[in-house]
Amino acid sequence: MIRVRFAPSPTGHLHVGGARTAIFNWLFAKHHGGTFIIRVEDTDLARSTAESETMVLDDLRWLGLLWDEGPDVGGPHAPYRQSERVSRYGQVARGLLQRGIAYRCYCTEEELEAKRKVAEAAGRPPHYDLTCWLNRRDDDSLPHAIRFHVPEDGDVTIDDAIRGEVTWKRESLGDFILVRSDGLPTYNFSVVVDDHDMEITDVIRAEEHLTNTHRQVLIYRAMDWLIPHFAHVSLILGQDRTKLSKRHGATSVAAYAEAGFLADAMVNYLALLGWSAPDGRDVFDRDYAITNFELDRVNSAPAVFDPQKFEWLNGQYIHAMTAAALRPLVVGAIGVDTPWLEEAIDVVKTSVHLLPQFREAIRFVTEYAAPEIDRGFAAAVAADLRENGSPRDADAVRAMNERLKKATGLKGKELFMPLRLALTGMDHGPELVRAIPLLGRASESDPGVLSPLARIEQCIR
RNA sequence: GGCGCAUUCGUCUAGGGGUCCAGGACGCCGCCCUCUCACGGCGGUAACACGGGUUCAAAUCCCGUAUGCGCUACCA
Repeated sequence: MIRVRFAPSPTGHLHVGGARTAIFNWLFAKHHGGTFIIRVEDTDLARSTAESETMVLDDLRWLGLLWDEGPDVGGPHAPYRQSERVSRYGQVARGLLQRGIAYRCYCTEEELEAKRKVAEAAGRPPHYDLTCWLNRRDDDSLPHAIRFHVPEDGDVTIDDAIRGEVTWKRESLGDFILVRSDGLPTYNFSVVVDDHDMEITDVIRAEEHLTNTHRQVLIYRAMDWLIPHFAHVSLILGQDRTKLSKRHGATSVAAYAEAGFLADAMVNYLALLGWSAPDGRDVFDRDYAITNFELDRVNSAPAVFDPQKFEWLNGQYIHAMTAAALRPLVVGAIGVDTPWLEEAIDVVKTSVHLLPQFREAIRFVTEYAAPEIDRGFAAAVAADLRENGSPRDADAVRAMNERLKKATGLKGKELFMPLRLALTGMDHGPELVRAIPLLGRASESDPGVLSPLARIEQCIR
Protein backbone atom coordinates (compact mmCIF):
# COMPACT_ATOMS: atom_id res chain seq x y z
CA MET A 1 0.00 0.00 0.00
CA ILE A 2 1.42 3.33 -1.11
CA ARG A 3 1.44 6.14 1.43
CA VAL A 4 2.75 9.60 0.54
CA ARG A 5 2.65 12.93 2.27
CA PHE A 6 2.89 16.61 1.49
CA ALA A 7 4.51 18.42 4.38
CA PRO A 8 4.13 22.20 4.17
CA SER A 9 5.52 24.70 6.62
CA PRO A 10 2.73 27.08 7.55
CA THR A 11 4.54 30.33 6.83
CA GLY A 12 2.17 31.98 4.36
CA HIS A 13 0.13 31.02 1.36
CA LEU A 14 0.95 27.89 -0.61
CA HIS A 15 3.44 28.71 -3.33
CA VAL A 16 3.46 27.24 -6.81
CA GLY A 17 6.57 25.20 -6.03
CA GLY A 18 4.91 23.60 -3.05
CA ALA A 19 1.73 23.19 -5.02
CA ARG A 20 3.56 21.23 -7.68
CA THR A 21 5.14 18.98 -5.06
CA ALA A 22 1.67 18.43 -3.60
CA ILE A 23 0.28 17.66 -7.07
CA PHE A 24 2.97 15.07 -7.76
CA ASN A 25 2.34 13.41 -4.40
CA TRP A 26 -1.40 13.46 -4.96
CA LEU A 27 -1.12 12.07 -8.50
CA PHE A 28 1.25 9.37 -7.33
CA ALA A 29 -1.11 8.35 -4.52
CA LYS A 30 -4.15 8.33 -6.78
CA HIS A 31 -2.33 6.45 -9.51
CA HIS A 32 -1.43 3.69 -7.10
CA GLY A 33 -4.66 3.74 -5.16
CA GLY A 34 -2.66 4.88 -2.15
CA THR A 35 -3.09 7.31 0.69
CA PHE A 36 -2.35 11.03 0.49
CA ILE A 37 -1.41 12.64 3.79
CA ILE A 38 -0.89 16.23 4.87
CA ARG A 39 1.56 16.84 7.67
CA VAL A 40 2.20 20.32 8.95
CA GLU A 41 5.84 21.04 9.72
CA ASP A 42 5.53 23.85 12.20
CA THR A 43 8.55 23.34 14.43
CA ASP A 44 9.91 26.71 13.37
CA LEU A 45 7.90 28.63 15.94
CA ALA A 46 9.19 31.98 14.79
CA ARG A 47 7.72 31.63 11.31
CA SER A 48 4.77 29.29 11.70
CA THR A 49 1.25 30.54 12.37
CA ALA A 50 -2.16 28.94 12.68
CA GLU A 51 -3.54 31.40 10.12
CA SER A 52 -0.94 30.26 7.62
CA GLU A 53 -1.91 26.67 8.18
CA THR A 54 -5.51 27.51 7.38
CA MET A 55 -4.44 29.38 4.25
CA VAL A 56 -2.29 26.52 2.99
CA LEU A 57 -5.02 23.98 3.61
CA ASP A 58 -7.56 26.23 1.88
CA ASP A 59 -5.22 26.60 -1.09
CA LEU A 60 -4.84 22.82 -1.36
CA ARG A 61 -8.60 22.36 -1.17
CA TRP A 62 -9.10 25.00 -3.84
CA LEU A 63 -6.74 23.05 -6.08
CA GLY A 64 -8.85 19.97 -5.42
CA LEU A 65 -5.99 18.04 -3.81
CA LEU A 66 -7.97 16.42 -1.05
CA TRP A 67 -6.16 14.39 1.57
CA ASP A 68 -7.02 11.19 3.38
CA GLU A 69 -5.20 11.98 6.60
CA GLY A 70 -4.18 15.37 7.97
CA PRO A 71 -4.28 17.84 10.84
CA ASP A 72 -7.93 18.72 10.33
CA VAL A 73 -9.33 15.31 9.39
CA GLY A 74 -7.14 13.21 11.65
CA GLY A 75 -6.20 9.62 10.86
CA PRO A 76 -4.58 6.55 12.34
CA HIS A 77 -1.29 8.33 12.99
CA ALA A 78 -2.57 11.58 14.46
CA PRO A 79 -1.54 14.16 15.35
CA TYR A 80 -0.39 15.42 11.94
CA ARG A 81 1.11 18.62 13.27
CA GLN A 82 4.75 18.42 14.34
CA SER A 83 4.29 20.89 17.16
CA GLU A 84 1.96 18.31 18.74
CA ARG A 85 4.43 15.47 18.34
CA VAL A 86 7.34 16.91 20.30
CA SER A 87 7.20 14.28 23.04
CA ARG A 88 7.59 11.52 20.46
CA TYR A 89 10.76 13.13 19.06
CA GLY A 90 12.10 13.40 22.60
CA GLN A 91 11.37 9.73 23.15
CA VAL A 92 13.25 8.69 20.03
CA ALA A 93 16.13 11.02 20.88
CA ARG A 94 16.45 9.56 24.38
CA GLY A 95 16.68 6.09 22.88
CA LEU A 96 19.50 7.24 20.65
CA LEU A 97 21.17 8.89 23.62
CA GLN A 98 21.00 5.71 25.67
CA ARG A 99 22.51 3.69 22.89
CA GLY A 100 25.40 6.10 22.58
CA ILE A 101 24.52 7.04 19.03
CA ALA A 102 23.54 10.56 19.98
CA TYR A 103 25.00 12.79 22.67
CA ARG A 104 24.32 15.98 24.54
CA CYS A 105 26.10 19.02 23.20
CA TYR A 106 26.64 21.96 25.52
CA CYS A 107 28.37 24.24 23.04
CA THR A 108 26.73 27.63 22.63
CA GLU A 109 25.88 29.13 19.27
CA GLU A 110 28.64 31.68 19.71
CA GLU A 111 31.19 28.95 20.37
CA LEU A 112 30.02 27.00 17.33
CA GLU A 113 30.19 30.09 15.18
CA ALA A 114 33.75 30.71 16.29
CA LYS A 115 34.73 27.09 15.62
CA ARG A 116 33.26 27.27 12.16
CA LYS A 117 35.27 30.36 11.38
CA VAL A 118 38.49 28.75 12.59
CA ALA A 119 37.85 25.62 10.56
CA GLU A 120 37.09 27.56 7.41
CA ALA A 121 40.15 29.75 7.84
CA ALA A 122 42.26 26.61 8.15
CA GLY A 123 40.72 25.28 4.96
CA ARG A 124 38.88 22.48 6.74
CA PRO A 125 35.21 21.71 6.26
CA PRO A 126 33.15 23.63 8.82
CA HIS A 127 32.00 20.53 10.64
CA TYR A 128 31.37 20.24 14.35
CA ASP A 129 34.69 19.71 16.14
CA LEU A 130 33.35 16.87 18.36
CA THR A 131 34.19 18.59 21.66
CA CYS A 132 31.12 17.24 23.41
CA TRP A 133 31.45 13.83 21.76
CA LEU A 134 34.98 13.38 23.07
CA ASN A 135 33.89 14.75 26.40
CA ARG A 136 30.59 13.06 26.94
CA ARG A 137 28.52 14.23 29.89
CA ASP A 138 25.05 13.37 30.91
CA ASP A 139 24.04 16.53 32.68
CA ASP A 140 20.40 17.28 32.09
CA SER A 141 20.36 20.47 34.15
CA LEU A 142 22.49 22.49 31.75
CA PRO A 143 21.04 23.77 28.47
CA HIS A 144 22.07 21.49 25.66
CA ALA A 145 21.20 20.22 22.23
CA ILE A 146 21.22 16.58 21.18
CA ARG A 147 23.62 15.71 18.43
CA PHE A 148 23.79 12.66 16.17
CA HIS A 149 27.21 11.08 15.84
CA VAL A 150 27.96 10.17 12.25
CA PRO A 151 29.33 6.60 12.26
CA GLU A 152 32.50 5.44 10.49
CA ASP A 153 30.43 3.58 7.92
CA GLY A 154 28.44 6.67 7.12
CA ASP A 155 28.57 6.45 3.33
CA VAL A 156 25.09 6.52 1.87
CA THR A 157 23.69 5.68 -1.55
CA ILE A 158 20.05 6.09 -2.44
CA ASP A 159 18.24 5.15 -5.60
CA ASP A 160 16.24 8.26 -6.28
CA ALA A 161 13.22 7.65 -8.50
CA ILE A 162 13.94 10.83 -10.46
CA ARG A 163 17.72 11.15 -10.26
CA GLY A 164 18.95 7.59 -10.09
CA GLU A 165 21.76 6.66 -7.76
CA VAL A 166 23.09 9.42 -5.56
CA THR A 167 26.02 8.81 -3.25
CA TRP A 168 27.54 10.71 -0.35
CA LYS A 169 30.73 10.07 1.56
CA ARG A 170 30.73 9.96 5.29
CA GLU A 171 33.29 12.80 5.37
CA SER A 172 30.90 15.24 3.81
CA LEU A 173 28.95 15.32 7.05
CA GLY A 174 29.68 16.54 10.55
CA ASP A 175 27.77 15.51 13.66
CA PHE A 176 24.42 17.25 13.38
CA ILE A 177 21.71 18.41 15.75
CA LEU A 178 18.67 16.23 16.34
CA VAL A 179 17.01 18.24 19.09
CA ARG A 180 17.66 21.91 19.69
CA SER A 181 18.31 23.32 23.12
CA ASP A 182 14.72 24.56 23.24
CA GLY A 183 13.60 20.93 23.03
CA LEU A 184 12.22 21.16 19.50
CA PRO A 185 13.48 18.78 16.84
CA THR A 186 15.32 19.87 13.73
CA TYR A 187 13.76 19.20 10.36
CA ASN A 188 16.04 16.28 9.53
CA PHE A 189 15.08 14.50 12.70
CA SER A 190 11.35 15.12 12.88
CA VAL A 191 10.90 14.27 9.22
CA VAL A 192 12.41 10.82 9.72
CA VAL A 193 10.45 10.06 12.88
CA ASP A 194 7.20 11.19 11.25
CA ASP A 195 7.74 9.48 7.94
CA HIS A 196 8.46 6.28 9.82
CA ASP A 197 5.57 6.61 12.27
CA MET A 198 3.17 7.50 9.49
CA GLU A 199 4.40 4.58 7.42
CA ILE A 200 5.30 6.74 4.45
CA THR A 201 6.45 4.54 1.59
CA ASP A 202 7.51 7.18 -0.92
CA VAL A 203 8.98 10.57 -0.11
CA ILE A 204 8.38 12.93 -3.01
CA ARG A 205 9.74 16.36 -2.22
CA ALA A 206 11.70 19.31 -3.60
CA GLU A 207 15.31 19.02 -4.68
CA GLU A 208 16.48 21.37 -1.96
CA HIS A 209 16.09 18.39 0.38
CA LEU A 210 18.22 16.05 -1.67
CA THR A 211 21.43 16.47 0.29
CA ASN A 212 19.53 16.31 3.59
CA THR A 213 18.71 12.74 2.67
CA HIS A 214 22.24 11.74 3.66
CA ARG A 215 21.55 12.65 7.30
CA GLN A 216 18.10 11.18 7.23
CA VAL A 217 19.23 7.80 5.96
CA LEU A 218 21.79 7.67 8.75
CA ILE A 219 18.99 8.17 11.27
CA TYR A 220 16.90 5.45 9.63
CA ARG A 221 19.86 3.11 9.85
CA ALA A 222 20.53 3.96 13.48
CA MET A 223 16.90 3.21 14.29
CA ASP A 224 16.87 0.16 12.06
CA TRP A 225 13.79 1.54 10.34
CA LEU A 226 12.71 0.76 6.82
CA ILE A 227 13.96 3.46 4.45
CA PRO A 228 11.29 4.86 2.12
CA HIS A 229 11.79 5.40 -1.60
CA PHE A 230 12.89 8.90 -2.42
CA ALA A 231 12.03 11.11 -5.37
CA HIS A 232 13.49 14.61 -5.52
CA VAL A 233 11.69 17.00 -7.82
CA SER A 234 13.68 19.89 -9.25
CA LEU A 235 12.97 23.51 -8.44
CA ILE A 236 10.72 25.91 -10.29
CA LEU A 237 12.60 28.99 -11.45
CA GLY A 238 11.58 32.50 -12.44
CA GLN A 239 12.23 33.99 -15.89
CA ASP A 240 15.74 34.96 -14.79
CA ARG A 241 16.54 31.35 -13.88
CA THR A 242 16.78 31.95 -10.17
CA LYS A 243 14.48 30.23 -7.73
CA LEU A 244 10.93 31.52 -8.12
CA SER A 245 10.24 34.13 -5.47
CA LYS A 246 8.12 37.14 -4.72
CA ARG A 247 10.12 39.48 -6.88
CA HIS A 248 9.06 37.46 -9.91
CA GLY A 249 5.51 38.64 -9.27
CA ALA A 250 2.71 36.39 -8.19
CA THR A 251 3.97 33.11 -6.80
CA SER A 252 1.21 31.99 -4.48
CA VAL A 253 -1.63 29.77 -5.53
CA ALA A 254 -4.05 32.25 -4.01
CA ALA A 255 -2.67 35.08 -6.13
CA TYR A 256 -3.26 33.10 -9.31
CA ALA A 257 -6.74 32.16 -8.18
CA GLU A 258 -7.37 35.85 -7.58
CA ALA A 259 -6.05 36.67 -11.05
CA GLY A 260 -8.68 34.43 -12.58
CA PHE A 261 -6.88 31.16 -13.18
CA LEU A 262 -8.88 27.96 -12.78
CA ALA A 263 -7.87 25.24 -10.36
CA ASP A 264 -7.95 22.59 -13.09
CA ALA A 265 -5.72 24.69 -15.32
CA MET A 266 -3.28 25.27 -12.49
CA VAL A 267 -3.03 21.58 -11.69
CA ASN A 268 -2.54 20.87 -15.39
CA TYR A 269 0.10 23.55 -15.87
CA LEU A 270 2.06 22.75 -12.74
CA ALA A 271 2.02 19.04 -13.57
CA LEU A 272 3.49 19.96 -16.95
CA LEU A 273 6.41 21.64 -15.21
CA GLY A 274 8.54 18.55 -14.89
CA TRP A 275 6.15 15.83 -15.91
CA SER A 276 5.14 15.06 -19.49
CA ALA A 277 2.29 12.96 -20.78
CA PRO A 278 3.35 9.72 -22.50
CA ASP A 279 1.54 10.79 -25.68
CA GLY A 280 2.89 14.32 -25.48
CA ARG A 281 -0.39 16.12 -24.93
CA ASP A 282 -0.32 19.41 -23.04
CA VAL A 283 -3.96 19.66 -22.08
CA PHE A 284 -5.35 16.91 -19.91
CA ASP A 285 -7.82 16.42 -17.12
CA ARG A 286 -7.13 14.96 -13.70
CA ASP A 287 -8.24 11.47 -14.62
CA TYR A 288 -5.81 11.36 -17.49
CA ALA A 289 -2.99 12.60 -15.26
CA ILE A 290 -3.85 10.09 -12.56
CA THR A 291 -3.89 7.10 -14.86
CA ASN A 292 -0.70 8.14 -16.65
CA PHE A 293 1.41 9.66 -13.89
CA GLU A 294 4.74 7.91 -13.35
CA LEU A 295 7.79 9.20 -11.52
CA ASP A 296 10.07 8.01 -14.31
CA ARG A 297 8.54 10.59 -16.62
CA VAL A 298 9.47 13.39 -14.25
CA ASN A 299 12.30 15.56 -15.55
CA SER A 300 15.28 16.11 -13.26
CA ALA A 301 16.19 19.56 -14.62
CA PRO A 302 14.75 22.74 -13.12
CA ALA A 303 11.87 24.39 -14.98
CA VAL A 304 11.20 28.05 -15.67
CA PHE A 305 7.67 29.15 -14.87
CA ASP A 306 6.12 30.59 -18.03
CA PRO A 307 3.11 32.82 -17.32
CA GLN A 308 2.29 33.04 -21.02
CA LYS A 309 1.85 29.34 -21.48
CA PHE A 310 -0.08 29.14 -18.22
CA GLU A 311 -2.43 31.82 -19.47
CA TRP A 312 -2.88 30.07 -22.80
CA LEU A 313 -3.70 26.84 -20.98
CA ASN A 314 -6.20 28.63 -18.76
CA GLY A 315 -7.85 29.94 -21.93
CA GLN A 316 -8.11 26.40 -23.23
CA TYR A 317 -10.03 25.44 -20.11
CA ILE A 318 -12.34 28.44 -20.29
CA HIS A 319 -13.09 27.81 -23.97
CA ALA A 320 -13.89 24.17 -23.29
CA MET A 321 -16.25 24.86 -20.39
CA THR A 322 -19.97 25.39 -20.86
CA ALA A 323 -21.38 28.82 -20.12
CA ALA A 324 -23.47 27.29 -17.35
CA ALA A 325 -20.38 25.91 -15.63
CA LEU A 326 -18.49 29.16 -16.15
CA ARG A 327 -21.25 31.38 -14.85
CA PRO A 328 -20.67 31.05 -11.10
CA LEU A 329 -16.94 31.51 -11.60
CA VAL A 330 -17.47 34.60 -13.70
CA VAL A 331 -19.91 36.04 -11.17
CA GLY A 332 -17.28 35.51 -8.49
CA ALA A 333 -14.59 37.13 -10.59
CA ILE A 334 -16.43 40.22 -11.84
CA GLY A 335 -18.93 40.64 -9.04
CA VAL A 336 -21.84 41.07 -11.44
CA ASP A 337 -24.78 38.83 -12.16
CA THR A 338 -27.49 39.42 -14.72
CA PRO A 339 -30.21 37.34 -16.36
CA TRP A 340 -28.38 37.46 -19.68
CA LEU A 341 -24.94 36.63 -18.31
CA GLU A 342 -24.90 33.01 -19.36
CA GLU A 343 -25.67 33.80 -23.00
CA ALA A 344 -23.09 36.58 -22.94
CA ILE A 345 -20.47 34.20 -21.57
CA ASP A 346 -21.22 31.77 -24.35
CA VAL A 347 -20.86 34.53 -26.93
CA VAL A 348 -17.57 35.99 -25.69
CA LYS A 349 -15.72 33.16 -23.96
CA THR A 350 -13.33 32.43 -26.83
CA SER A 351 -11.82 35.85 -26.36
CA VAL A 352 -10.87 35.42 -22.73
CA HIS A 353 -7.98 33.69 -21.01
CA LEU A 354 -8.61 34.84 -17.46
CA LEU A 355 -11.89 35.11 -15.58
CA PRO A 356 -11.75 38.88 -14.91
CA GLN A 357 -11.41 39.50 -18.64
CA PHE A 358 -15.11 38.71 -18.94
CA ARG A 359 -15.77 42.13 -17.47
CA GLU A 360 -14.25 43.86 -20.46
CA ALA A 361 -15.56 41.28 -22.90
CA ILE A 362 -19.20 41.93 -22.03
CA ARG A 363 -18.88 45.69 -21.74
CA PHE A 364 -20.53 46.21 -25.11
CA VAL A 365 -23.74 44.94 -23.52
CA THR A 366 -23.71 47.03 -20.39
CA GLU A 367 -22.27 50.26 -21.70
CA TYR A 368 -23.16 52.18 -24.79
CA ALA A 369 -22.17 55.55 -26.13
CA ALA A 370 -23.54 56.50 -29.54
CA PRO A 371 -20.74 56.82 -32.10
CA GLU A 372 -20.56 59.24 -35.00
CA ILE A 373 -22.02 57.41 -37.97
CA ASP A 374 -23.80 58.25 -41.21
CA ARG A 375 -27.34 59.36 -40.35
CA GLY A 376 -28.82 57.92 -43.50
CA PHE A 377 -27.33 54.55 -42.67
CA ALA A 378 -28.58 54.71 -39.12
CA ALA A 379 -32.04 55.65 -40.31
CA ALA A 380 -32.12 52.61 -42.60
CA VAL A 381 -31.11 50.31 -39.75
CA ALA A 382 -33.67 51.90 -37.46
CA ALA A 383 -36.40 51.47 -40.03
CA ASP A 384 -35.55 47.80 -40.48
CA LEU A 385 -35.53 47.15 -36.75
CA ARG A 386 -38.89 48.85 -36.34
CA GLU A 387 -40.44 46.93 -39.15
CA ASN A 388 -38.98 43.49 -38.51
CA GLY A 389 -38.14 43.59 -34.85
CA SER A 390 -34.77 42.86 -33.34
CA PRO A 391 -33.24 39.65 -34.77
CA ARG A 392 -33.48 36.81 -32.29
CA ASP A 393 -31.03 34.39 -33.87
CA ALA A 394 -28.20 34.17 -36.34
CA ASP A 395 -30.48 33.51 -39.32
CA ALA A 396 -32.57 36.53 -38.50
CA VAL A 397 -29.42 38.66 -38.37
CA ARG A 398 -28.40 37.34 -41.76
CA ALA A 399 -31.85 38.14 -43.14
CA MET A 400 -31.61 41.66 -41.76
CA ASN A 401 -28.22 42.03 -43.37
CA GLU A 402 -29.68 41.09 -46.74
CA ARG A 403 -32.39 43.70 -46.39
CA LEU A 404 -29.88 46.34 -45.32
CA LYS A 405 -27.71 45.47 -48.29
CA LYS A 406 -30.60 46.31 -50.60
CA ALA A 407 -31.71 49.37 -48.68
CA THR A 408 -28.27 50.95 -48.37
CA GLY A 409 -26.38 49.53 -51.33
CA LEU A 410 -23.57 48.62 -48.92
CA LYS A 411 -22.00 45.22 -48.50
CA GLY A 412 -19.17 43.44 -46.72
CA LYS A 413 -17.00 45.53 -44.53
CA GLU A 414 -18.76 48.73 -45.65
CA LEU A 415 -21.97 47.40 -44.19
CA PHE A 416 -20.81 45.45 -41.16
CA MET A 417 -18.37 47.86 -39.63
CA PRO A 418 -20.83 50.76 -39.34
CA LEU A 419 -23.46 48.31 -38.13
CA ARG A 420 -21.15 46.93 -35.47
CA LEU A 421 -20.12 50.40 -34.41
CA ALA A 422 -23.72 51.62 -34.25
CA LEU A 423 -25.03 48.66 -32.23
CA THR A 424 -22.13 47.83 -29.94
CA GLY A 425 -20.36 51.17 -29.78
CA MET A 426 -17.11 49.35 -30.48
CA ASP A 427 -15.06 48.47 -33.52
CA HIS A 428 -14.34 44.96 -32.34
CA GLY A 429 -16.09 42.20 -30.48
CA PRO A 430 -17.91 38.93 -31.02
CA GLU A 431 -19.48 38.14 -34.37
CA LEU A 432 -22.60 40.17 -35.05
CA VAL A 433 -24.81 37.15 -35.71
CA ARG A 434 -24.32 36.32 -32.01
CA ALA A 435 -23.94 39.79 -30.55
CA ILE A 436 -27.15 41.31 -31.94
CA PRO A 437 -29.54 38.60 -30.66
CA LEU A 438 -27.77 38.81 -27.30
CA LEU A 439 -28.35 42.57 -27.10
CA GLY A 440 -32.01 42.13 -27.95
CA ARG A 441 -32.63 39.51 -25.32
CA ALA A 442 -30.50 41.25 -22.70
CA SER A 443 -32.51 44.46 -23.14
CA GLU A 444 -35.73 42.53 -22.58
CA SER A 445 -34.62 40.98 -19.31
CA ASP A 446 -32.52 43.85 -18.00
CA PRO A 447 -33.72 47.46 -18.05
CA GLY A 448 -30.11 48.58 -17.81
CA VAL A 449 -29.33 47.28 -21.30
CA LEU A 450 -30.28 49.31 -24.36
CA SER A 451 -31.97 47.41 -27.17
CA PRO A 452 -30.55 47.51 -30.69
CA LEU A 453 -33.32 49.88 -31.70
CA ALA A 454 -32.70 52.21 -28.76
CA ARG A 455 -29.05 52.28 -29.68
CA ILE A 456 -29.58 53.12 -33.32
CA GLU A 457 -32.02 55.82 -32.33
CA GLN A 458 -29.33 57.47 -30.26
CA CYS A 459 -27.19 57.58 -33.37
CA ILE A 460 -29.83 59.54 -35.21
CA ARG A 461 -30.49 62.08 -32.50
C1' G B 1 35.86 26.20 -0.36
C1' G B 2 33.63 21.03 0.13
C1' C B 3 29.68 17.85 -1.27
C1' G B 4 25.38 17.03 -4.33
C1' C B 5 22.13 17.94 -8.53
C1' A B 6 21.33 19.90 -13.30
C1' U B 7 22.47 21.50 -18.65
C1' U B 8 17.96 19.68 -26.07
C1' C B 9 14.58 25.71 -29.80
C1' G B 10 13.46 32.34 -25.92
C1' U B 11 10.21 28.90 -22.49
C1' C B 12 7.93 23.80 -21.16
C1' U B 13 9.48 19.32 -23.15
C1' A B 14 9.98 14.27 -26.45
C1' G B 15 14.18 11.47 -27.00
C1' G B 16 17.46 5.82 -23.26
C1' G B 17 23.54 4.29 -29.43
C1' G B 18 21.53 3.95 -35.78
C1' U B 19 14.47 5.23 -37.52
C1' C B 20 17.16 12.70 -35.35
C1' C B 21 20.66 17.49 -40.89
C1' A B 22 16.25 16.22 -33.61
C1' G B 23 9.47 15.71 -32.73
C1' G B 24 5.34 18.35 -29.95
C1' A B 25 3.46 22.74 -27.09
C1' C B 26 3.69 28.17 -25.63
C1' G B 27 5.64 32.68 -27.75
C1' C B 28 6.88 35.15 -32.29
C1' C B 29 6.18 35.71 -37.85
C1' G B 30 3.21 34.63 -42.30
C1' C B 31 -1.13 32.67 -44.70
C1' C B 32 -6.28 30.90 -44.49
C1' C B 33 -11.19 31.56 -42.20
C1' U B 34 -13.60 36.39 -41.41
C1' C B 35 -17.53 42.62 -40.65
C1' U B 36 -13.75 43.38 -36.37
C1' C B 37 -11.26 41.17 -32.06
C1' A B 38 -10.76 36.47 -30.71
C1' C B 39 -11.25 31.11 -31.68
C1' G B 40 -9.74 27.57 -35.17
C1' G B 41 -6.71 25.62 -39.38
C1' C B 42 -2.09 25.62 -42.22
C1' G B 43 3.03 26.94 -42.66
C1' G B 44 7.61 29.20 -40.89
C1' U B 45 11.51 30.77 -37.14
C1' A B 46 14.45 28.46 -33.50
C1' A B 47 18.00 23.85 -29.68
C1' C B 48 21.44 18.79 -28.34
C1' A B 49 26.61 24.21 -23.16
C1' C B 50 31.97 23.27 -24.42
C1' G B 51 36.24 19.82 -24.90
C1' G B 52 38.00 15.05 -24.91
C1' G B 53 37.10 9.90 -25.18
C1' U B 54 34.32 4.80 -26.11
C1' U B 55 31.96 2.95 -30.70
C1' C B 56 31.38 1.21 -37.49
C1' A B 57 27.78 4.86 -35.36
C1' A B 58 26.54 9.49 -29.66
C1' A B 59 21.55 14.36 -28.18
C1' U B 60 21.77 9.42 -26.15
C1' C B 61 27.51 6.01 -22.66
C1' C B 62 32.30 7.74 -19.91
C1' C B 63 35.73 11.70 -18.25
C1' G B 64 36.85 16.76 -17.76
C1' U B 65 35.61 22.06 -18.12
C1' A B 66 32.09 25.94 -17.82
C1' U B 67 27.62 27.74 -16.02
C1' G B 68 23.31 27.54 -12.84
C1' C B 69 21.07 25.80 -8.50
C1' G B 70 20.87 23.30 -3.68
C1' C B 71 23.05 21.71 0.91
C1' U B 72 27.13 22.63 4.02
C1' A B 73 22.45 26.16 10.58
C1' C B 74 20.28 24.68 17.39
C1' C B 75 15.49 27.12 9.13
C1' A B 76 12.31 23.96 6.65
